[in-house]
Amino acid sequence: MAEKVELPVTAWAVLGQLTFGEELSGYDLKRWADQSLAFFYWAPSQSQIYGELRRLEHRGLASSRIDQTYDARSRRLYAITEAGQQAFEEWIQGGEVEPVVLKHPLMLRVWAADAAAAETLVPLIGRYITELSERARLAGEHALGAERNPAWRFPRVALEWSERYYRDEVARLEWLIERLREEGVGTAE
Amino acid sequence: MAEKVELPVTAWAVLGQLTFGEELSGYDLKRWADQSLAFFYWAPSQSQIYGELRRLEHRGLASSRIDQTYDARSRRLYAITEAGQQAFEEWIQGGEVEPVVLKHPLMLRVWAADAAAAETLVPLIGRYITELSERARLAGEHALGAERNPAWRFPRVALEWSERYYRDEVARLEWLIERLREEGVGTAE
DNA sequence: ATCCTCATGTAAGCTGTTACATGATTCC
DNA sequence: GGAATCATGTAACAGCTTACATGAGGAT
Repeated sequence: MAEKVELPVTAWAVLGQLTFGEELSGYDLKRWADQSLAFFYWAPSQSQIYGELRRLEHRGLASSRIDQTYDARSRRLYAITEAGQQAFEEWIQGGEVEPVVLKHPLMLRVWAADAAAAETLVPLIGRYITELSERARLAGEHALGAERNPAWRFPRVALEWSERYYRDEVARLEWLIERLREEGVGTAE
Repeated sequence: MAEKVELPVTAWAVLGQLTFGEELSGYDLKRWADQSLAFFYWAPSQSQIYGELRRLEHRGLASSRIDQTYDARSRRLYAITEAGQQAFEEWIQGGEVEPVVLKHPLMLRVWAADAAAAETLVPLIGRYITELSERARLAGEHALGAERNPAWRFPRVALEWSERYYRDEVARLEWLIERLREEGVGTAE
C-alpha cells in the first residue's frame, strides 16, 4: 500500500476539482473555484494554482497535455491520475480534519473598539451585511444551478451549506448592531 | 498629519491587545490571544508574535523594557506608544475592512465527496460538533468572565458574538447531517 | 534528579500574494 | 485599430509555521 500523501489543504482543493473527471486548465480551475470553493474555502490566487498543478503532476497525482484545438492558442489541460484518485480518497476518508481557519478583521475591530470607534463601525457593519446577503444569494443560485446529475449532489449540498452560512452571518451581524446599541452605540445624543 | 501605517492584520491584532493599557510580554500576548482573539481571528504562533512585536517597536508603535522583578528570570514587556495608539485608531476607523478569511477543510471534503466518502464523513461531523459546542461554551464563559469594567465592554461583545458563531456552526452542521441523510447517506442498507 | 512550565528567541522552510511579462484572440 | 479577455507563467516578497536551542525556576 502506498504511503499517505502529505499536501497542504489548498493542493487537495485543486486535486478535488479534478476528481469531477473533466480535463481542466489552470485558468478554468481558478474561475470555477471562485464560484464554488470560494464560498467555504478561500480561493487561491491564479499563480498558486499553476504552482499546485505543477506539484501535483510532479508527484504523479495529475497529468497534463497541451490542447491545440484552435491552431494557435494553446492551453495545458490537467487530469487526475489513478494514483491521484486514490490519494484523494485516502485524504477525504482519512479520519482527520484540518482546523478551520477564520480571520475576521471586522470582529477584531469590534473587540478592540472604544466607544468612538464603535460608532464608526456601525455603518461598516451595515455595508458588510449587504455584501454578505449578495453572497448568500449567489451561493443559493449556484446550488440551484448545479445539474441534477448525481455527480453534483455533494457540491450542491456544500453550496446550500454556504448559503446558510452567509445568512447566519447576516443574522449575527444584525444581532451585533442591536447589541452595540445596548452599549449606547448608535444612539445619537 | 502622519501617513497611514500599513501593516498585516495580524500586527494590528497584536497592537490591539496592547491598547488595553497593560504592559505585556510576547508570552502573555500569546496566552491571552488563545483565549480571546482566537475565537474570531486565527491566533498567530508564538514566534510570529515576537516578530510582530519587534516590527511594532521598530516602527515606533510600541516600546519595550526588560522586567527584572525576580532577580534572574527576565522578560521583555511591551507597551503601546502615543504614535501606536493613534495609528491604531486610524486603522480601526479607516472605513475599510479587510476580507474575512474562511478555510473550511470539512466542507471542502463534503463538496468533493462521493457516496462512500460522505458515509465516512458523518461521524467526523459528529465529532466536530462536540468540539464546537465546547468552543461555544468557552467563548460564553469568557464573555461572562470579562470584568464589568467599561474597558471590557467591546471584548465582551466580541466574545458573545463568538459564542453565537459556534452555536450557529453547530446548528448548521446538524442541518448538514440531516441533509446528507436526504441524499441517502447514513441510512444503512 | 527529573520533569514541566516560564520565557525568549533563531533558522529554515513552506504557503501564498502581488506585480509583472508575454502573446494570441475576440469584440467593438 | 484598440481594448478586453484568454492563457501561462516568473520573480520577488510577505506571512506564517515548525522545529530547535537555551536557560531559569518550581514541582514531585
